[in-house]
Amino acid sequence: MENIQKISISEQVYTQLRDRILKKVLPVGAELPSERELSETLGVNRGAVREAIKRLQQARLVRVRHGGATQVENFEAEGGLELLPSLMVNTHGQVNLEVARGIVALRKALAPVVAGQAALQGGKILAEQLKPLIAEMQNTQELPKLQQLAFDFWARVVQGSGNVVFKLAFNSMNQTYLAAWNTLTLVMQDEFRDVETLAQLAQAIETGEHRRCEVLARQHVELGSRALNAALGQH
Amino acid sequence: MENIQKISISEQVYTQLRDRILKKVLPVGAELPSERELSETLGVNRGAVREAIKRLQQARLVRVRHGGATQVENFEAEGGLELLPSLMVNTHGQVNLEVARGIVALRKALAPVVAGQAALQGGKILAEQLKPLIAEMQNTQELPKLQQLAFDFWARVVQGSGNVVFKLAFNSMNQTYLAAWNTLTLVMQDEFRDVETLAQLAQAIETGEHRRCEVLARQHVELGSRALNAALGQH
DNA sequence: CTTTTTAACTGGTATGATCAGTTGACCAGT
DNA sequence: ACTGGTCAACTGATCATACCAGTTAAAAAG
Repeated sequence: MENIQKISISEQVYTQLRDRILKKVLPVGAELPSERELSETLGVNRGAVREAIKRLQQARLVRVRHGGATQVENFEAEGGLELLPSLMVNTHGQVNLEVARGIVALRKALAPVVAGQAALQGGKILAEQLKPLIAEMQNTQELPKLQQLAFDFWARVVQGSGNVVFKLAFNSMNQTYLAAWNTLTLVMQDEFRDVETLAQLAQAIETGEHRRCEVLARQHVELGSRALNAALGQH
Repeated sequence: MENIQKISISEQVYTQLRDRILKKVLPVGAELPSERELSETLGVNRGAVREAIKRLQQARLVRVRHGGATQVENFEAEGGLELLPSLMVNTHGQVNLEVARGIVALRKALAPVVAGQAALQGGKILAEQLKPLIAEMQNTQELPKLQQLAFDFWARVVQGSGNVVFKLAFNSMNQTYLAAWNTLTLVMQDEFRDVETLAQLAQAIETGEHRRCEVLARQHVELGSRALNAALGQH
């Protein structure tokens, strides 16, 4: 059973234009061909082109002006975190090292704060949700399963922090993670196997020791950061 | 001179649907009316409705299935940071306290790391760009101008950190800031007037003392955090 | 009662026309 | 030589109307 799924026309147009912009084939300031021209060149309906361009516009990759030409924007100066997934891997499925390192740094910065907030906001209720996950981790040696459980663990912690901003930032990062999920299984195994620290973290969340949570989270995430940076070859 | 600008139909449709979802008038799992029905109800062309829905889809606010009904997604579990601006202020222009606090926390977590990275990556070249800004700050007492300069300062620091992820995260946060820019002028004045710390920060960036940068950044941003939290009434 | 068929939905794509801003060439008047 | 207006040829925005392609649930068949 192959999970075949048709990719809509406008989706294809969007992807193609987006990648051309991100790869700077279409440099900042460049003018896109007119909608009529694009639709003719690509052999698709103009509506499809418009829908694709609407999405580019929403992602701040282009600037559309009624009557004038559509221009490529400087996404590094305008774009938001939602661009990460498409920046993370190129069309050949290769990981962008710069972006990967960036994510690691972001993760490292946020994990302690999120854990600390979770201790203050989530408390025992959150800890109760974490315990079964910890128990399951302690009973498995399978790396992919550990990875999934660790993911679930953090998803709940972020949820428990009660901070919408953290949730959204977490989602943005996850979208990016997913693109390289399988690659990370091996690379970050040091972190995934460090169930002990997560167990202590869950404990600290239960007792509301937010300082300790910060320390533990930092310590735990540091494992993955080091492994990833080593794999990426730097620092 | 008023900057009049026409809001396009599809934009209006998008805004209206988006706000209804964010305000949970359309709860998670609810089905949107069909495109044909929406276009008739709103008295607009179906193409405009489709363009609006494409954007909702891109923002992960709805899930579209060919042949089936379009459903409202759980944006807190799926949406990215790009949703912040629309969450920050409601239709009446009132600031959402929960989101505001969240941003403050995110800012507090990231500023030190960004500053540290900037010291390592940006070095003297970055410091040279910061000096004129500092000089200008020291020569003005006008709060709005100080706010703008502080903004520019951080924009350059983030740029100088050389981390795309930080840049994008910064952009996402800024989009949100802009929505409440004028409100923040007074509230965060303690931070804006603290030119001294920024001057020291620029100095530390020049000499590459990344640890010191982290401390200074934390210290500086803390002023705004405290002020904002005081204004929002908590902790 | 279960399975199959079918009709009435849903979104996706296509044509082709018209409205509405932008741009630059051209031309008068200064 | 410059200013300002006119106009034609772009651009995107919106519209109406088909038809294609999946989904769904009710009707028909077994």
